[in-house]
Amino acid sequence: MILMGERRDITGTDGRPGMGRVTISQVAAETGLAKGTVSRALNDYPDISHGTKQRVRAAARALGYTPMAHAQAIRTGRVRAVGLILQMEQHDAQRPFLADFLRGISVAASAEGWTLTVATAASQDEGLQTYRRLIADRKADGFILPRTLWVDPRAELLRAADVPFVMYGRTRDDDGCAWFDIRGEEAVRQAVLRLADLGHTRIAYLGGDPIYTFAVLRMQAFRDAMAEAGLKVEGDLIRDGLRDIASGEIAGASLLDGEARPTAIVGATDVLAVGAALAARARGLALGRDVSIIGYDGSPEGEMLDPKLTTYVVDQAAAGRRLTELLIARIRGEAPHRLRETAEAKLRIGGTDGPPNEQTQTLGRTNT
Amino acid sequence: MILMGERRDITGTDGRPGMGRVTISQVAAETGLAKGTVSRALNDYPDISHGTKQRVRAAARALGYTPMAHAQAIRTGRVRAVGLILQMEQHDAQRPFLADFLRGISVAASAEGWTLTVATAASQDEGLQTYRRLIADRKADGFILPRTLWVDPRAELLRAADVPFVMYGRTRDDDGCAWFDIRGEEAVRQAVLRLADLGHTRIAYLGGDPIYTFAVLRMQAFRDAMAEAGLKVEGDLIRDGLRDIASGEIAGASLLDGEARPTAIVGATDVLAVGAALAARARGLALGRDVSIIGYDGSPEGEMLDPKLTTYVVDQAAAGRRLTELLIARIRGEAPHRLRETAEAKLRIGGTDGPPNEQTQTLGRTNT
DNA sequence: CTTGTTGCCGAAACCGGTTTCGGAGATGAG
DNA sequence: CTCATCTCCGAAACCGGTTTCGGCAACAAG
Repeated sequence: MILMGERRDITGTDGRPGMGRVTISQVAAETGLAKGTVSRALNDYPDISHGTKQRVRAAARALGYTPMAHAQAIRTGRVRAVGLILQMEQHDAQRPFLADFLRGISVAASAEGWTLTVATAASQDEGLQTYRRLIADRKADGFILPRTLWVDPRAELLRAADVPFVMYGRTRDDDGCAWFDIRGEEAVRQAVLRLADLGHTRIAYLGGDPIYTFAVLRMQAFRDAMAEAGLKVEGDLIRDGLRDIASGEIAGASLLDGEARPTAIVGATDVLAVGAALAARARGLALGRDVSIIGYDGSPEGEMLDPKLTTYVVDQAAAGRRLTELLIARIRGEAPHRLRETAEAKLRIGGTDGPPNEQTQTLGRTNT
Repeated sequence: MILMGERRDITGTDGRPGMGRVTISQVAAETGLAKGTVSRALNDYPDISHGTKQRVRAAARALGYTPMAHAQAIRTGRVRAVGLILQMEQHDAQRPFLADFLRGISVAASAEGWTLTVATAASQDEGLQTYRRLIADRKADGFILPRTLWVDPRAELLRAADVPFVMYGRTRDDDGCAWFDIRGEEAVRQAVLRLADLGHTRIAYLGGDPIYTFAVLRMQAFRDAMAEAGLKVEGDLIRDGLRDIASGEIAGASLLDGEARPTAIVGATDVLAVGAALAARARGLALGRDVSIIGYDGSPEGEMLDPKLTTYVVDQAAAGRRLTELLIARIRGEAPHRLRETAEAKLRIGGTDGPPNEQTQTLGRTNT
């Protein structure tokens, strides 16, 4: 039985808003129920009989009814969208993973009928400004914070504004923070042990900028792992605060040109490792023989190296997916401290690591 | 003078929706005007006096009033968001540029107070499905279509649904389509002429998958440019339908191992050019001497090559920015055929091109 | 002094939903 | 048979805006 909506002709087929979209009133008319009843039925309120719910659901499906997200948002305050603000200052950083990461978020979001709102910012200040704008516009119900800082102003901001968020990475003060992270420190530890097992004793480390949590954790992990392997860490074999491939190359060069050259180098990230590899190659050193290099990330740059970079790859798509799931749970009211998880990076063996070459010391020096 | 809103206490400070947000009613109360009057004043209706408009604007700013986007959307049908759906099948493709591209879109969007809704899809079908979902949810007022196909079902879909869109790239049937594109065909032409000027006569071409418009245009441009340079195009020096770095490497290998080896190779994209470069290097051929290679895109992979790839770089951020401006204009009612533009790619000289090496033919053959 | 205009604003309807409130009818207990 | 409950739904208010409609002054024209 088809009853006409009270003013079906007005919203009809062409009044700009909606464009012939089927509204909840039409479902109400079709079923002969009141608008509010239909709404409660679709939202599974307990005061609607089972039979009615089924009838409503069937009619809604038959008519092709989809509630307009922003129409509900005005009352519920939820737009069913997760927010992501990318800060682009770290040039090389997340660039290669972005596609995978977005894919993961998108998949998890649409599985729940949510969408993803993305914005970018050139600086940290612009980033914070953008958070405020998106919150004010209510373009997202919560945020995923990529690339966590050890002291992170974004967390402060969102906590103060009482907006749900989940961090990709840990942070110093994680009170009230939900987070997900890859155990990069464990990967660094394994890298060191792996090199030690191969016979290396002089192992250098290229660290990231310590404003980032990952850099802090991995640096500590390197020191701990060296101790665990019974090796002494030489102060001059450690570099810190490196960001892009160029800085990795420079640091690598200074290590390789130094007095007591390392036989192996661990990079906190693939970019740094690749930089060091380029420096090694420029000095005529064979990767995996004269000098061993292990990275972390699993980036395409590492795969372009010849031989391929041995590295610990992180599944960015899975990370994005899980982060989104955690965020949605957070938005639905789950306590933040119950939403904290880590995952591991998996070793991908390339050709840049191997046993130390005894003759390297002299060979290299001659070449310089 | 501060008048209390009629029910300020209810929406007050903590009722979930809004969270103490300042509404238009509060601005109305503050100014002593009617709600509707304030709305018209802020939206610059002609029937509001200049003085009142100023007074309202001042009060709105003072109170920190920001209209809730989705509250307006329910009436206006506009959410002030541009949509972008990324299809991830083309693995290497847009990956490196994504960050720049997003940055461009984001900048242009937020300049107008708009935001960006992003989704991803694994296949074309999933992509179309996602368009339908975003349209149904009205999560975007219009879409940017990256990587245009020669025959593009997305355009059909959006045209049929009467949803505004702008294509990044041209297409066969651009009736009712707005678009922006980089003149890749002009870059290919210049690459050929540049190589011809250097003295090359046997120039090979690595083409992309002809389902994409860019591949069709550049292939034609290659043929035309060869004719313009007075060179004969040998059928067996042309490869087609290539997608990733591996296929470029295979195609490059087959060219270099072939009977009449080319002295120069033009790649439709950087990935293909880099693939060919790897094949050349594997054969002991010196890039820029034994074989010249020119790419197109300006991707980081090309810069990692040693020597760096000579290529035509496209400014993806600028493209994203312009596409967004065009889309917003389109949404605001501008006719699609008035929103069509191209820009040019700029040559970035690396070290992979140079005059042909006369001895290469024999040298290479010996090496094989 | 009327009679149109014109400028400017208030009131109310409306957009598409959600949520509250109350009441009709069925059911069970006394 | 009466009264209290419980089940289930309708009616209406509400969310935060936009847009239509009509009316009151002020002003110009007749």
